[in-house]
Amino acid sequence: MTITIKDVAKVANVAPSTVSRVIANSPRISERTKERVREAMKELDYHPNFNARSLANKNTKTIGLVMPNSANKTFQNPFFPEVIRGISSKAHQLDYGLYLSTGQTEEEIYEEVQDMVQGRRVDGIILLYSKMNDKVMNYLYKEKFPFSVIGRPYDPNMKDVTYVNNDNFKAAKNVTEYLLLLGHRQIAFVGGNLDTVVTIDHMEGYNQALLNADISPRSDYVVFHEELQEGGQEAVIDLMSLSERPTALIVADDIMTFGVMRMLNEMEVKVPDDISIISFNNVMISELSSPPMTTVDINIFSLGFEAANCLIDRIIHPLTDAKKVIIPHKMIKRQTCKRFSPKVTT
Amino acid sequence: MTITIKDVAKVANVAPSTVSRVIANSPRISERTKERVREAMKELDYHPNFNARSLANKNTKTIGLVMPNSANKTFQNPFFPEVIRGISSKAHQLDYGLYLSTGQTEEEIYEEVQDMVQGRRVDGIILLYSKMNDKVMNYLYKEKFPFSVIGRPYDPNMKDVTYVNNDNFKAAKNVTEYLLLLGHRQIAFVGGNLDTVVTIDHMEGYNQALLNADISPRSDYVVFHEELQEGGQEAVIDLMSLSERPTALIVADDIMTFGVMRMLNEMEVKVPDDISIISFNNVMISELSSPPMTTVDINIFSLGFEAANCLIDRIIHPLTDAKKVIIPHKMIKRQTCKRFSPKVTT
DNA sequence: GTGAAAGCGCTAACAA
DNA sequence: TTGTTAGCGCTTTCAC
Repeated sequence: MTITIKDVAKVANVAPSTVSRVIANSPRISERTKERVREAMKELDYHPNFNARSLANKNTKTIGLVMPNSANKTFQNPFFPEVIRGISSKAHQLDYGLYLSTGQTEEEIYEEVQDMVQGRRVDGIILLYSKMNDKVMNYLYKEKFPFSVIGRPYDPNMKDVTYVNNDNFKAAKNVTEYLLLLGHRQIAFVGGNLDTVVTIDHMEGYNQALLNADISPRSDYVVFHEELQEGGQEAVIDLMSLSERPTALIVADDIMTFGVMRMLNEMEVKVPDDISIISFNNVMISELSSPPMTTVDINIFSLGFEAANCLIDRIIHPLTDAKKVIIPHKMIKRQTCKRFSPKVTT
Repeated sequence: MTITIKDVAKVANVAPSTVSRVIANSPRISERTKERVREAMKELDYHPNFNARSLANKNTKTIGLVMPNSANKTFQNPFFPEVIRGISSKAHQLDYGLYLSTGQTEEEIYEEVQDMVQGRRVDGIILLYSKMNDKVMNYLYKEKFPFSVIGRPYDPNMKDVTYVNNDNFKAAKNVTEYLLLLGHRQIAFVGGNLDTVVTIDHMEGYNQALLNADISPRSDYVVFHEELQEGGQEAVIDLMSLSERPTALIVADDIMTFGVMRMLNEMEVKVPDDISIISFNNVMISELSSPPMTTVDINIFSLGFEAANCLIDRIIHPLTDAKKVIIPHKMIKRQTCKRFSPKVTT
C-alpha cells in the first residue's frame, strides 16, 4: 500500500540502503545510480516516512514554537503572525518544519514542552516571549536542550542562552528623549505586563532619560496593564484623572495605543494637539490609526527570522557558544507627536 | 541515555509490552501492575518517543495547518491567531499537536502538503482559507486524506468535504438590508481577493439585497483589492472619485476598514456623518477604531474550534459522512453606521 | 493478565 | 561504489 524505500529499491534495482543514501544525497553514490533511483522515486511518487527517519537518525527537522499562554489576549496581537512569518521563512529555507504548542495555561505548556523534548518531537525550541522566572525556560536550560528566545532571559546569570532581542532600553530612552526634545516634561509611561522582560527594559530606558534630563520620575505617571486593549483604555482613565495630566504618552504596544487613542477620542482629547503618543512595534496596522501613529519599528520579521537562524545553528553545531543578536530598531515618525505648547487657559 | 520503555519495564519488573499496554491504558492489565508501572515511569521521568509510536501504530496525533501563502499580507490579519487559538483549544483537549506549513508560495505549500501527507507526518489537515481551484484542496480530496476547511469548497460537486463556515451570503445580505433600512441607496461594496470564496459569497448577498430592494447594482460601486490595508485605502480613492459618491460602505474585513477609515479621515469625510461603514469579522482590535466600527462578528474562535473538532472526528471515524458546520454570525452595532440624511447643499 | 518476538520504514555501521 | 544487517523505540499479534 504505502510505498517504502524497499519498493523504490526494487524498481531501481539497488539495495534499500542505496536509496537511503540517495535521499541523503551521499557523495559516495555514483551519479548514474542516483539518477536511476531518483527516477524510480518519481515514478512511484515516493515520499520518505518522517517518523521512520526521525526514529533512525534521531533528529526530526522540526522546531517547536512556544507561545505565551493563549488564555489571555496577548496572543491576538498581530505581532505573532509576523514573528512566525519570520521564523517560517528561515525554517523553510533550511528545511525545518514548525510544531506549535497548544496549551492554554502555563502548566499545560510546561507539560507539553516536556513531551516535545523528551519525546524527541522537535530538535529545538523557540520561545516567543520572555518573562521572569519562566518555568519553561528554566527547564530547557537545565536540560541543555537547544532553544532560542525572542527577547532575553531575565536572569543575568543564565549565561549561554541564545536570544534575539531589540535594544529595548535604548529604544525607550530614545523615545523619551525625543519627547523631551519636543518640549514635553510630563511624560507618562503605559507599560504592558510587568513580569515581561521587555516591559522592564522599556521602563528603565524611560527612567534613565528622565533622570538625564533632571526630571524625577513620578510613580503616578507609570501604569502597567496586563490586557492589551482594555489595558490601554484603563490606563488612559488612570492618567487623565490626574490633576496634572501628562502631555505625552509612551505606550508599550501599538495595539494598546489603539485602545488609548480610542479612549482619548471619547474624552475629546485631541492627538497630537492635546497629547502626544509614541509606541512600540510597528505592526502592520499601526499605520492605519487615525491619525497614523508614531512608533518604533522593532523589525518583528527579523526577530523571528534570526531566532530560527540561531536556533538551527545551535542544533547543527551544539558546541558553539550561544549567540546574542540585537535587531536594530527605528523610529517611524507619523502623526501622533507634536511639540508641546502650553495650553492657554481661557 | 534516553530512557525507553525497556528501562521502565526493568524497574517495574514486567515486559516491555506490558509497559506499552499501560501507556495505552489497556483494560487487560491488572490495576496492581498498572500502578507499579506508572510509578516506574514517574520515577524515571519517562516520556514515550513520539516517532517510535507513530511509526508503530501509524498515527501521529498531530494535525497540519495550512495557511494562505504568507508572501502577501493576508497572513498578518489578526484573524489567524484567533482561528489558531480555536483550533489549539480543541486540539489540546483531544491531545493532538499542531504542525504548521511554512511555504511562502502556493507551489512550496503544495509540496509541503504532499510531504506531510505521504510522509505520514500528520493525521489530518485544516485549510485555513478557501479559494477557487485550490491545488492543495484538490490534492487532499483526490488522496482522500482527512481534512477540513475553514470556509467552503468553491466547486459545488466537491461533495463529501468537511468544512466550517459562516453563512456569508446571508451576513452580507443582512448587512446590506440594514443599510437600506437606514435609508441608504448608494451602497458600495469593498471586497477582498476575488478568488476567495468568502468574497464571492459576500458579493452575492450584497447583490441580492439590492435586487430585492429594486436597486440595480452598479459596477462602479463594487471594488476588490487583494492587499489588506493598501487595498482599503485605494478602494476609498476609487469610490470617492465617483461623481455620485456612495453614502455607505460594506467592507470585507475589519483591517481593511482601518485603512478605509484612515483614508476617509485624511479626506475629511466624517464617519458616520458623511458615510456609514460596516464590515466583517470583529477581530479583537475592531472595537478600537475611532469611532469603533460596526461589524459582523463571525466567531472566529469557533470556526477554528469546530474545524479541529470535525477533522479529528473524521480521523477517528473515517467512514462517517463529511460534516458541514455553519457558525452563526451576529452584527455588532457600534458607531460607524448612521441613518442617511441628504446633504443640504449650501 | 502478561511475555516473546516480529515488524513499522528508515539509517548507519560494517563488509565486500 | 554498493549490499547486508542490526537497530531506532514502540505496538501488537500470538502464545501461555
